[in-house]
Amino acid sequence: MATVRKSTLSDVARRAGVSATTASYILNGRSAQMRIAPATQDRVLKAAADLRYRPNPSARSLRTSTTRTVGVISDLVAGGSFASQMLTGASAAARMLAHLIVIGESQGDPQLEALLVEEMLDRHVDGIIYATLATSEVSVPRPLRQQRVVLLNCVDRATQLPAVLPDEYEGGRTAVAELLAGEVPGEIHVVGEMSSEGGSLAGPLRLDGIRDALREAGRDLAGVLSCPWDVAPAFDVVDGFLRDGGRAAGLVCLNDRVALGTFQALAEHGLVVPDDVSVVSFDGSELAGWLRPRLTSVAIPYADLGARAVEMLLDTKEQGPSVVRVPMPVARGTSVLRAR
Amino acid sequence: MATVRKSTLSDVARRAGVSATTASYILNGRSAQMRIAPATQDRVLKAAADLRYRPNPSARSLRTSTTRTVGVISDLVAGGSFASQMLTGASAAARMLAHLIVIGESQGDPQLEALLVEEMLDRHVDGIIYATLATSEVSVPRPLRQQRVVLLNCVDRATQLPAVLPDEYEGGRTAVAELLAGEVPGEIHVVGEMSSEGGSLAGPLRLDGIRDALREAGRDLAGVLSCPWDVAPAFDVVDGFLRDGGRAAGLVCLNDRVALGTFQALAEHGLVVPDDVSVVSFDGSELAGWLRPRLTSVAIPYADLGARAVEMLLDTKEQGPSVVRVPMPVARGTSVLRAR
DNA sequence: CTGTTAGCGCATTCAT
DNA sequence: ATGAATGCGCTAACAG
Repeated sequence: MATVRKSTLSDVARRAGVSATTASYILNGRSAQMRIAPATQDRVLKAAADLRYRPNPSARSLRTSTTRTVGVISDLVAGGSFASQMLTGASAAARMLAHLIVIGESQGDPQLEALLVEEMLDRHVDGIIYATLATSEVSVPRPLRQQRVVLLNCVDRATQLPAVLPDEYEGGRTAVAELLAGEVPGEIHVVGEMSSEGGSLAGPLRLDGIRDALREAGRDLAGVLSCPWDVAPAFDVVDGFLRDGGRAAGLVCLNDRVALGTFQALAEHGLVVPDDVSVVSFDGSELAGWLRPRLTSVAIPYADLGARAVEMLLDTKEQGPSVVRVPMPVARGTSVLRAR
Repeated sequence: MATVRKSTLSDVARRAGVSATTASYILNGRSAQMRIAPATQDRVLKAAADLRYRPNPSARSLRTSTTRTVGVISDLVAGGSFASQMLTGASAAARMLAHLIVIGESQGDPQLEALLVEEMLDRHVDGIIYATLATSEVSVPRPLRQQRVVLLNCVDRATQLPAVLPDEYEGGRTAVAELLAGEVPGEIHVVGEMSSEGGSLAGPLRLDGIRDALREAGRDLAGVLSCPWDVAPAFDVVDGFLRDGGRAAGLVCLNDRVALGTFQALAEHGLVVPDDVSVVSFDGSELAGWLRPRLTSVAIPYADLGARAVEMLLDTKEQGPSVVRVPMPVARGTSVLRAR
């Protein structure tokens, strides 16, 4: 705990034989517009280096009421690598801009959320990223609306706040492109439901992309095996479909958990991926890489989303309300039958 | 951005007709030891409420050189719900103690790590949690050693810093208990290697627990199918084992990914879990819940680890170097053949 | 019991 | 081109 006494600005100034003012100007890169003598400048810089001078952030904040921190408030309940990846991206971007990230998890509790917002505002964070696990429509807490805010993975129709989201529509098209790059000599179905339960916006957009891309390729969507986006429901619906004599050459699963359930059902019926059925999916989670065969999945670019959000938030060019769509890259596996 | 002008301590004092000092004492709950008149107290409290007074953290920090923030530095590369859960726990605990969490990911890069430490120290965080993804032995960066630090999921032999870790040995025993609570009429093998590759300390401890518990039950460990802790290697080793005529009634997988590979190999050989083979595992990841049948897994209590670490860090009772072992709960599935 | 006074470290306006 | 003076909002000796 015996921290070495930190040297202050005036220590530096004294050592360089100048006033604190001058030192401050120089250390803040304002020497140019202040037209300070190069010699003075060097002396100050040297003194600062010798003393290992580090400005005191609290003092600076008190003066400037800016803290070089950005708050991230998210609803994400534990689990899923969402938080991890998103924070990785945000954290890296923040570092580049000399900021630190402070986090707050609302656990989906509006009251807790309000508290966290309050607390961050008290601490004068320079901006807040409001993130949700599932792409959804939200209503941001009142006090946030007056602040510098960027929504991540969600939109708020009412307030038109800037937001950054995955490009789900293009993602849908990408999934189809992956499928049709292979051999799919039969019907193509989607697995997963569209009902924007939980307010998810992703489903309909992905489906639009899928439909359009299919149509443009002169194919069409044979049907949708509707089920909640999870393993067991997907198993059930695909199992039922096959049991009823259903048959498909290509399956587009709306997320990787659905794909896992689908794999399980296909296996149960002795169907082999990709020889009998080609499968593509969305999420690009670790799971996709674990399956046998490895699953081709259109990934949610969490890290990119986090990074873009921070950049937008800190970008001083006061851009008005704007929605940025981040491309969804493909994590390519071997779950699509190769052409020829 | 039109933030309402925040009221200050002296605003409150003026409104209550007292000096800033008195207001400060009262607002900081020191009215008792200062023996301030109850009437005065009420007036001040009321004034503060009326004005929606919120202390300015920067000013307070400048004065007290304490920031009510704790830094979390971790090596975790994106992915895995480790970060997510750990931060959830840490964040919740921090909230209880009126602190906020600031994060820094070193991505395993020592240089970046040093920068992050530096930056957090500059900002006067009240303490730092140094976390690693894999339970391992580390060497904490020099500047940290003088600080208030708690290691999470790792130990540093050299410095004897306080640490919080999962109780891997008891976890091993728990895994066996789960297995033997069922019917396991044949050999029991472990799947996964012990080599502390990546410096992981978990393997040997789990194995010790497994061995001891087995011995006490009058059984013994038939062998270890050694492989890196991942899906494909596990598939390969179990597949090879079965192909060579190997046979087991119980398998203890050293993590859930190994268990997945094991499931895949068993399925390939027409073996059914749990009828033919009972499987238990470690990690308690989401994956365990997704498998069919659901996997019984001894969970790593990430959230608890995070919470305990924060509590230890902020606990003023200056406890010396100490290592806390957190119990590993069971996420019970149906991968063990039920007795009778 | 309460008020006066004095900084914490820094950025900045205004002189020079 | 540089310095003196001031105050950000708060806490804490030290008076009374």
